[in-house]
Amino acid sequence: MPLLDHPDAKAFLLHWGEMGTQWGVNRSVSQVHALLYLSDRPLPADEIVDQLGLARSNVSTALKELQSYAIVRRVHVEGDRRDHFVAELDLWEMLTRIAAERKRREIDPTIALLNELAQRLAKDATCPPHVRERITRMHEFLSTLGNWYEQMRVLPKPTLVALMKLGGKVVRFLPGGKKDANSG
Amino acid sequence: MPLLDHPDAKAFLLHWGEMGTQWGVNRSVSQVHALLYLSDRPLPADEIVDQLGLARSNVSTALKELQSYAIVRRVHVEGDRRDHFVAELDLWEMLTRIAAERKRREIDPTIALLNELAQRLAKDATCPPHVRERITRMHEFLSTLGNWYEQMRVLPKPTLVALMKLGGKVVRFLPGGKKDANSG
DNA sequence: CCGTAATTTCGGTAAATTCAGAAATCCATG
DNA sequence: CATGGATTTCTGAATTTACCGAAATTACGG
Repeated sequence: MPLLDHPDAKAFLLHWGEMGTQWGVNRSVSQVHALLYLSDRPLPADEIVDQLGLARSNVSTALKELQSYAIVRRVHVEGDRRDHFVAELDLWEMLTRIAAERKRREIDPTIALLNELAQRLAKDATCPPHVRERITRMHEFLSTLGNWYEQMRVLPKPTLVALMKLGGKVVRFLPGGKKDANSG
Repeated sequence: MPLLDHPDAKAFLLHWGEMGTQWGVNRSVSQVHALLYLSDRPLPADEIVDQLGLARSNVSTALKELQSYAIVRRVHVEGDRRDHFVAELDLWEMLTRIAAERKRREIDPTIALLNELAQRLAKDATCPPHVRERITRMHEFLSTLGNWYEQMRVLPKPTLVALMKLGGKVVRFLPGGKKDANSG
C-alpha cells in the first residue's frame, strides 16, 4: 500500500518537493528525500519511480545528489539484489550534514579566493585603500565564521543540542552575562 | 576611474558573481552586490550598467532583489535626481539580514505547513504511526530551530559577536561544561 | 564466464530562467 | 500641467536546467 495514499503524507511530500527549489535542489531530489524520510523501510529505486512517477534515470541522479549530502544512504536488504535507500532520520544529524556540504560548496571556495587576494593585496600598492579594506574585511569575516563553524562542528552532538535548547539563556552563564527574571 | 580596473577588485567581483548561483541568486544580482560592496560611494543604476555591462532592466531587477534582502539600500545624493545605491558594509548586519530573509522564504512556509499537518494528524486515526511520528518530529525540530533563531535574533549585536568569537569555549561556562587545557 | 537484472550514462526535448531592448509609467521641475 | 529624464514593466530571444527514454555499463547468480 503506497505511502502516498494518505493525504497528509502526500501534502508533506508535495510541499517538500516545492521547497526544494528554494533550498537549491530540484523538485525530484527533495521529493525523493521526503519519500524516504516518511518510509518505514528501505526503498529500492524502482519503487521510488513508481510512487513518485519520475523517470528511473532521474531517481538515480536524485539519489546520488542526496548521498552527496550524506542524508541518504544505500543499504542492503536480505534476499534482494537491488540497492535500497534510507534517509537519515536523526534530524540533527541531517542538519549538520547539510550544513557541512553547503559550507563546502558555498563558502569554502570564497574563503580560498580571499586567501589568495589577501596575500596579493598585502604587497600591492596600486590597490585603492577602500578596496583593500573591503576585501580584507570580508576575508576576516568569513574566516572567523569558518573557524566558529569548525569549533561547533567538533562539539559532541548532545552539547550542541543543549546549547540550542538553551537559546538566548546562554548569555547568563557568560562572564558579565545579563541577569533576567528567571535567573535567580 | 572604474573600480574594476584593478585586477583584484575584478577577481573579487567575478568570483562573487559566479558564487551567486550557488547562493540562490543569479549572477547579475551578486555582481551588482559585489560592485556596491567595493564602491566607496553610492552608485546610480546607470553607472552599474556601465561598469558591469548589463542591461538596464537587469540591474533594476537585481537592485530590487538586493533590497528585498535589505543588504542594499537607496540613498539620495545631493544635487542628483537619480537614485543611488549603497551596500551594507557591516558584514555582521549583512549576515543577519540574509539569514532573516532566507528563513522567511525557506523555513517559515514549511513550519506553517507542519503546523497544519500536526493539527490534522492529532485527530486522524487513519495515519500510519510512523508517518505521524516522522512528520511530528520534523515539526518539533523546525519549531525548535525557529525558536532558537528568534532568541539569537533579538540579542544585541555585540553579544552575538562575542558569542561567536568565543566559539567552542562557550561550553566552559555552562553548568557541567568541560574544562580544557586553557580554562584554568 | 554467460545471461540477466540493476544501475548509470548519454542524447535529445521540454521547461524554466536569465537577460536585453522597447514600451510604459513615474516624478520632479519649470 | 507639460516636459524630459529616471525607473520599472513587458516581451521575446538565448541560455541553462530538468527530465525522460534508450543505450551502455556494472554487478550478480548460476
